[in-house]
Amino acid sequence: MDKEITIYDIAKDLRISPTTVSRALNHHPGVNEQTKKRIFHAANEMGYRSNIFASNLRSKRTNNIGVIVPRLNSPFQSSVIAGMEKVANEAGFNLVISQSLESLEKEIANANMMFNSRVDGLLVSLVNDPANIDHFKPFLKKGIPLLFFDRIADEEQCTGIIIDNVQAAYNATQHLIAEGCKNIVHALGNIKINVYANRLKGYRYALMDNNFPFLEENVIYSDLNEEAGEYIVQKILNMKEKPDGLFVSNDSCAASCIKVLKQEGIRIPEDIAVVGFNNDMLSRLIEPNLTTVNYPGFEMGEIAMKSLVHRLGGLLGEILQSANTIILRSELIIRGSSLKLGKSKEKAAHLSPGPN
Amino acid sequence: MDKEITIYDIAKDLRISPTTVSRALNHHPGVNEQTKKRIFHAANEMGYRSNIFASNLRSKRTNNIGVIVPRLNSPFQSSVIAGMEKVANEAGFNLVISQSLESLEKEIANANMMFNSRVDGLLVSLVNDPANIDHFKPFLKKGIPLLFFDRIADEEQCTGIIIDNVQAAYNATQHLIAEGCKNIVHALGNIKINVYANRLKGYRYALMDNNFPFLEENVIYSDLNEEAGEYIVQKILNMKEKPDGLFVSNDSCAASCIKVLKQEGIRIPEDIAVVGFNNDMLSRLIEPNLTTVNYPGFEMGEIAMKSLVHRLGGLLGEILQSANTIILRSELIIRGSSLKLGKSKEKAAHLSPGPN
DNA sequence: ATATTTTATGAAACCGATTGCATTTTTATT
DNA sequence: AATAAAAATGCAATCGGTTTCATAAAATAT
Repeated sequence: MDKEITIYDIAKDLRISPTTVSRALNHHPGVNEQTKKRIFHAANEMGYRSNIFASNLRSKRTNNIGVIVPRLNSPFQSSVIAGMEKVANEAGFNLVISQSLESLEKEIANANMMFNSRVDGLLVSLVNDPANIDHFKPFLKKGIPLLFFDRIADEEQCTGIIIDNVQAAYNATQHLIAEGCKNIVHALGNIKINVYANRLKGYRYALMDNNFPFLEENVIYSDLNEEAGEYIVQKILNMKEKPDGLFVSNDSCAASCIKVLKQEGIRIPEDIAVVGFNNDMLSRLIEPNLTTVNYPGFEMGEIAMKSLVHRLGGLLGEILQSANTIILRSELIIRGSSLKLGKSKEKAAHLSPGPN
Repeated sequence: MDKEITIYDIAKDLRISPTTVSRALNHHPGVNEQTKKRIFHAANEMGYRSNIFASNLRSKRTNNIGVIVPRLNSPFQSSVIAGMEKVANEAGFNLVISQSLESLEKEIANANMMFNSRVDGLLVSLVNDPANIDHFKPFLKKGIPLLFFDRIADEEQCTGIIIDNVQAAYNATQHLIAEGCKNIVHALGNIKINVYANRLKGYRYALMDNNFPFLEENVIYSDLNEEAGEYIVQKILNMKEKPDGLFVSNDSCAASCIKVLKQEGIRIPEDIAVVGFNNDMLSRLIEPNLTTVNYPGFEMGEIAMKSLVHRLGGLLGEILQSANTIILRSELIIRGSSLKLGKSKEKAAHLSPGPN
């Protein structure tokens, strides 16, 4: 039971060559059906398992796909990964996952680790500096497929999978305006990240289109975590001109803001209407229910992985042409937190078109 | 730029043997410091990267650690994974992750995949049948370290990492009783899973110790997801004897219950006091804030991985003896949702002792 | 019956790092 | 200076599939 069985053992047993055994096990055409059956039978009998090390060494493939995300324990990102895992698993790939913890240094270390462990492809959501992606250059040089999702780089050579953040933020802001908000604050994260930069753009465009002034002091930067709620609300309370609308670029932070605002005796949405981003479970459970942008993480993970697997020549039901940018549909989900006017039925406004 | 550099190329270049090159690159003692420097310099210069395939083949190690969880997109489980990743990364291991999606069939497929891809160790949170773990036997036979966490198997040979679910549930129930609840309902998941079985035990013991009857009809089974809230509340509403306490084995479901209960005009905690489990972010944001058991997922991930890495002989600061079961500290965090009596200051009651 | 094509199998090199054992070089000891 | 001990390096086998090229066997064509 101890010694590993090799194709040589099988070969010796059946008095044939290891070559034939190897071919049979890999379903090469041109191996006699009879022989093949005998080989499979013997392999089973003897408890053979392929040695992927040897196989990898020769074939130069790992069947491993790398994923680097900023944080594994975030509702959005873990959904993306769940979607990726599902597709990868079905296609026979393993997922090697690491997190950069919002540190460029770690992202670099992880990228190197992935490169050295020779993943067949890599999926990345960047930390915070889309300009600084030299550490991914080795992949491009070697022709290893590299895909970005959510937080992408503006790199010609690789596909990026995103939603239309400008449009989504535009609609969110537009909605607040339609609800009668005159002075809207936007809370967002690191502006270097495309996601936040584009949402700021959308917010700005919506203001412009409604002849509202864009005020630098109405833009609050933070890392949008649970604790940031305190900070954001504090900033709001210190404003001369009290805002009546708040667009937060992340649900958990929006929820946290709502909590603190309510503690301060501010009514939602009467005094301040709030819109979040992501459509986390949370948004459906807090009170009032949070108006938010539905950002389909699981689906994004699926699409990203499908696209990668396809490029790796894996078998896949549907065919995806390799686009430079894939834009997923997103939509504004209107709930209580923003309904200043008649609390009409909750409704959903569809935004950007499907993948193009 | 195309051809891969091997240690042979370096050796030829420096007119030494591949053996020395290999040893130098692996920091073997007994290679002259000078030589080592020259080798590293040349390796850098020539753009060498180690071929892990060859290395794996010879050393029979992958430096990959497998993780199988029921769901990647769950707040608790993604926290555990985040903790694992942190430790694994520091110790130089890669994480190969897959999800069983609560299906035994998938768990088996994943286990086989992990076995065939020759992970050096495996961390598992079981699907739903701790008795049916034959698919992990190959690991035991080969002596590949196998650890269970959260949802463990009662398998002598492998370490399990858990919290004291009986005690935690006991304290939660005891707390409800102390707050004056006379009729407490417990909502839980699949009873085959140790986690839920033990919490039910704790609930039951607490009732017994207070001379309360244990009523089978007060135990509600579901899969504890967001939608289950509706189902559970419906069951509660249909009860002849209306309960005044509810202990849900999971925060998101507890939050969902609270939402539906409030929609039905039932006041929390006045009419029904609610306690959850996990201490997800959610529990701090819903209203009223949810009393819950702090289940330190991230820490559990760290400990589990440390224990595994230690067993694999990896370098590690602290030394962990290999216990059969590691029990983590957990605690009841009391918040508004259960304070029927004077809404005294929020307080925390410590439970089980630290790891033993 | 012979030539030709097709099908099936095998021999041996190869992928690139690792390692037990042997050898050479250097340093320390008497 | 001779000998012993320690340090540094090298040889060659090994890990176990994969693949190229050659060869044998069977099937088809002439």
